Amino acid sequence: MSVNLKELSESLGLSQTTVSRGLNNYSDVSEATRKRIKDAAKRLNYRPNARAKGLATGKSRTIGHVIPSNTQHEMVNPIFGDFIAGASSVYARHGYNMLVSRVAQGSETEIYNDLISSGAVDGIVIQGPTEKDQRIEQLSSMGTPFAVHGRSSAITKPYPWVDVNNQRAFERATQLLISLGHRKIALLNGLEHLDFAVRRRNGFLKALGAQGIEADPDMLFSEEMTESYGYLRTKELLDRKDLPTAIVTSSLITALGVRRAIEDSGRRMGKDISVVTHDDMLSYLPNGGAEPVFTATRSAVSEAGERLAEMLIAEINGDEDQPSEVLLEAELVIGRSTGASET
Amino acid sequence: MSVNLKELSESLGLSQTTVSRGLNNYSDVSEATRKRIKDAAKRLNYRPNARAKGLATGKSRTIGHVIPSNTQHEMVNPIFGDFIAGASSVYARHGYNMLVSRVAQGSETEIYNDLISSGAVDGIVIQGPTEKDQRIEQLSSMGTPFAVHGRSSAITKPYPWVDVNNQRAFERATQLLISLGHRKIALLNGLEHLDFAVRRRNGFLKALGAQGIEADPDMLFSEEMTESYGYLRTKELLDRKDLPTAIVTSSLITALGVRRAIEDSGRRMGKDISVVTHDDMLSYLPNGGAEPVFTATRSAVSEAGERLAEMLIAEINGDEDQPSEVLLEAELVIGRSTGASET
DNA sequence: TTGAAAGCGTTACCAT
DNA sequence: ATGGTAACGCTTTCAA
Repeated sequence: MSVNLKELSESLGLSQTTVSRGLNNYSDVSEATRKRIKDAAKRLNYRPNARAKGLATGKSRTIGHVIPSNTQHEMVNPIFGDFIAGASSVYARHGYNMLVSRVAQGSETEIYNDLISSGAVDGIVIQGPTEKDQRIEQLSSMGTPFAVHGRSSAITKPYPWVDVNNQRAFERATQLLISLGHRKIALLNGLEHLDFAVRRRNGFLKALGAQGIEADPDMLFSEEMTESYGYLRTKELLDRKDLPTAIVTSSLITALGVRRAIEDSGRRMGKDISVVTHDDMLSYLPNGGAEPVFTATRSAVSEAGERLAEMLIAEINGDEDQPSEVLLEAELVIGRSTGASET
Repeated sequence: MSVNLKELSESLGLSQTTVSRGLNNYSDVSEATRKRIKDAAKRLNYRPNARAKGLATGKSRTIGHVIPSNTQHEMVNPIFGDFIAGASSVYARHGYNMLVSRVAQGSETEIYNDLISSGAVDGIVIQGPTEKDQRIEQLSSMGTPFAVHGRSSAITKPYPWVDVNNQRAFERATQLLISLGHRKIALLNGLEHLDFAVRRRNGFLKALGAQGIEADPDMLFSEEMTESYGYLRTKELLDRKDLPTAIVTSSLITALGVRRAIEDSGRRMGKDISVVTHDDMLSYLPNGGAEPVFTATRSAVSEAGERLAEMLIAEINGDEDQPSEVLLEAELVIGRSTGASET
């Protein structure tokens, strides 16, 4: 079904050396023979053995991604697929493969060591960094090329990252609610040991502070962003005497739970209570007084994946003049959507 | 940072052979030396080089997954992440890695050839099979271990698969609507060259047929399951004189578009019009006359990933007495959900 | 129970 | 411009 280098070179009456150089576009092989070689390779369905090549070159042409496994057994963060897809298309273009591992939270250190020491990967993508993420320091000290999706605020040494401007996104979402007259606003945030959640919270508080509104500590929540989280906390909020008029929430999934709770209570979302979510993926904007508006925006996440992949490959290849920090602005979709969301 | 076999064996005063056998639990090495070897390996952070090991054994201990890249630039199917996560945890347990490639639709044949011929993977997972999927025949004839997420109805030769009972799921969803008195029901199905969409359609039609209800061809749609698909088709349906009283739809994302269109029209979902979606991931059941109910069920998709991974690994290792066909029943959540969805 | 050496399929160095 | 040979790090015969 497929030949190896030895068989290919024998069939051509050339040495393995020459054939290898022909295939890899070395300058010191004549055009004529190169063509012969490439033609034969195609004809015989020659595919270089990836492992042998890796052994010889010391490179795997593979990038490792590690899925953060969440503690609840609910859905995996849906942005994961988009991010992977974006990164993967860039890898394909550069001849890289993507290796995905899933690991229980806590034993991450070990798997990075594994992947790198075994030579399985040339570089690593870190997802879901905490405020002061050990992995960044670990990989830095190991000298392994890596890049981070997100940032780790407490780490001062420079490192490559791609992030969405989460603070600004939540600031704008909150500003919107304030401009609609809301003063009692609840925040259903993600787990605040994760860096992005801290930034979102800061944006929320900044918007309130700018208008001299005091945040009510009893209206700030921080949990894993599941659907039931949105449901249960909202239910609880709506049972209070002093209930909020608006809720800012941290993910589509959670927002769906919020909506369910509001409807269960006999209220109408966007009328009795306003909800805004503005994460990497979606803007969900049922605004005060008006009908609810739901708008799916084209995913910024896959762009983040692409940018990160480009960056990491550049780093692996020692390309110096590449940006190593990229901040993407999340698009805020305001108002009623009238047609398809492609526009 | 990490040693290789040569260095490890030298530090022990043993041959590479003995050390290798000790590490791999061969019976012909004494317990005492095995312990010495393993201790030293741990102490020196020895990790066998994956590529060298692969070269020597002829196996990569890696499974290939190929992401079907959708034609629209909207969100990647959110079940993808869960499926990957489930499979990946099984791989980890068995010492396998997962290689993910993304490829444009159409050039799949080539990438399978690539992955296999280059020895990058020991087995392959096929996602999103069509009614008569070439890839199944291709891999069968190449003799490569593979397993399919979903089925390919038109292929008669046996092959290993894991699938959700899509026909039954849609049959039950439709039955539910009929039992609530609905007679004019629209179907927003996925692309019907994909096998699962055909099965869903069959289930829908079967439920109607059983009650002697004739399906209106003008109410059957088949497109890529995006949010805007749900929005645009629903908008169009609602503009008709003879509009449906209920809609069955094929994915959460599409259902969100449906909801948006209903709300945009000033109608209320679950009151003026009922909507049911019942895919692998979610049941979404705003039923006729009652308040809308949204319930996220724990993902069956990650279980599918696990089962498929187990199956494929068994196949690779030649374990005969394993089931090679698994049909999972999608859980239908009916009625009002009162609490968290973990239950 | 242990060790020497060949072999896996490439690339890279050094000749010619 | 082409070829011979060592080297990559491991497993696996075959001997001892």
